[in-house]
Amino acid sequence: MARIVVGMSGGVDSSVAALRLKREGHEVIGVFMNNWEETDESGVCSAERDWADVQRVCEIIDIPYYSVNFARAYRERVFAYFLDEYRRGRTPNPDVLCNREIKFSAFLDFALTLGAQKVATGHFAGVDRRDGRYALLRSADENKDQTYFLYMLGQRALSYACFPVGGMTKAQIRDCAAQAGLPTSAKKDSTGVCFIGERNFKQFLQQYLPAQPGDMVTAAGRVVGRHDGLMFYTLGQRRGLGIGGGGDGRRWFVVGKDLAGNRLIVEQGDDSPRLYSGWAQAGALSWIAGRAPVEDGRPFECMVRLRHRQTLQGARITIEGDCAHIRFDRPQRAVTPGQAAVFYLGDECLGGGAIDRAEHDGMTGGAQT
RNA sequence: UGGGAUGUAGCCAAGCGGUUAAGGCACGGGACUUUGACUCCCGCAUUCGCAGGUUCGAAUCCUGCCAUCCCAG
Repeated sequence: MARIVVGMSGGVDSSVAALRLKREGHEVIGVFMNNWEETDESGVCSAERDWADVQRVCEIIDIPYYSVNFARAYRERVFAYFLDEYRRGRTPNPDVLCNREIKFSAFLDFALTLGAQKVATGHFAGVDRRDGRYALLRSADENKDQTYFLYMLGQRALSYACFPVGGMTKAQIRDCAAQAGLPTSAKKDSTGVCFIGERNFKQFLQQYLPAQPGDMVTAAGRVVGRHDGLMFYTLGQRRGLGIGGGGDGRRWFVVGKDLAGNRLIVEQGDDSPRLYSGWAQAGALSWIAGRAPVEDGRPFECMVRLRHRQTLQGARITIEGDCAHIRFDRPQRAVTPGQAAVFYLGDECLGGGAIDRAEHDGMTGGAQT
């Protein structure tokens, strides 16, 4: 029996999380976060729909509910960083920060003021106590695991965290919701940047950053087209380049950015060597345990993931201060500065860092730290 | 304005008298997905530079015109 505040998004996962806790006999309080006050291109404010769903679900489960607004914190602690990274030509992952700064910081603190002993979310992940510390574990539904987005959490956050649906499969969650008659049982999974939602990314970014068109060139320097602004592209990207025909007729991919020259580097063929990296360096390391798993300079083998849902990749890591040097067992495609490299050992997520550079990353002119 | 070559969708590019005008890239839509991407699926020329002609039938043959490229001047 504990007082538990559940972060409810209006989706099935968090609905079922709340339902399960209630059934276990806890004193459950549902809280909806509205952290982005803006309508999308079609003029729809999906947050209103989601809040309505949260209310309906809570009525059915019979728990009290509240709505809180962390829009300012989100802007200052997540979105500012997001724009900053794009200005540097990098490709940030705002959701990782959102979890640390909003859901497991601002929101957690708010829950504590409500007298909560625990804070729950609908994340696909697990928490366990191991060797006197809290461990972040991969979810039972291997295909939905969201630990990639949670690697920045620390011991304090995990000591309060609880993921009621982390041991379930997506199908089980929907079944559970349907049987309980929850209106969110068949609701489509949400995608896009957390709290901001799915939208035309280019148009969205354009509202905040000035675009500066320039040349699109091959690694050899041949001009093959024009780009609308370097921030609109990311390494490994194919669509939106607008260049077709010519050359050997294969697809074109972004393989680098020349920040100083405002040129986008592109190459043809998905097997271009410039698209693959044998190693990468990650900085701003964050460990779930609060400290690195091994001492500096001593290499260790573990698994790594460079993007959400990627199959775990074998790697050898060497840590030196706040920098991890990662050597992949197999070359990795489109290793992108700004994105997260997250480390795993067995079923445990150890932590991770932000990729600063990688072999063949093609980033020049100020993108590197 | 002498000679040669070429003109097929936004870009490459098959097709060389018989019919639904290959394929790839780009683009559009969808699936997948709590980042950005990748990937996958579907769609995408009633029409072959233009105008005539030959033929039962032409993008495919003939004539003229237009355009572009190359070599000569």
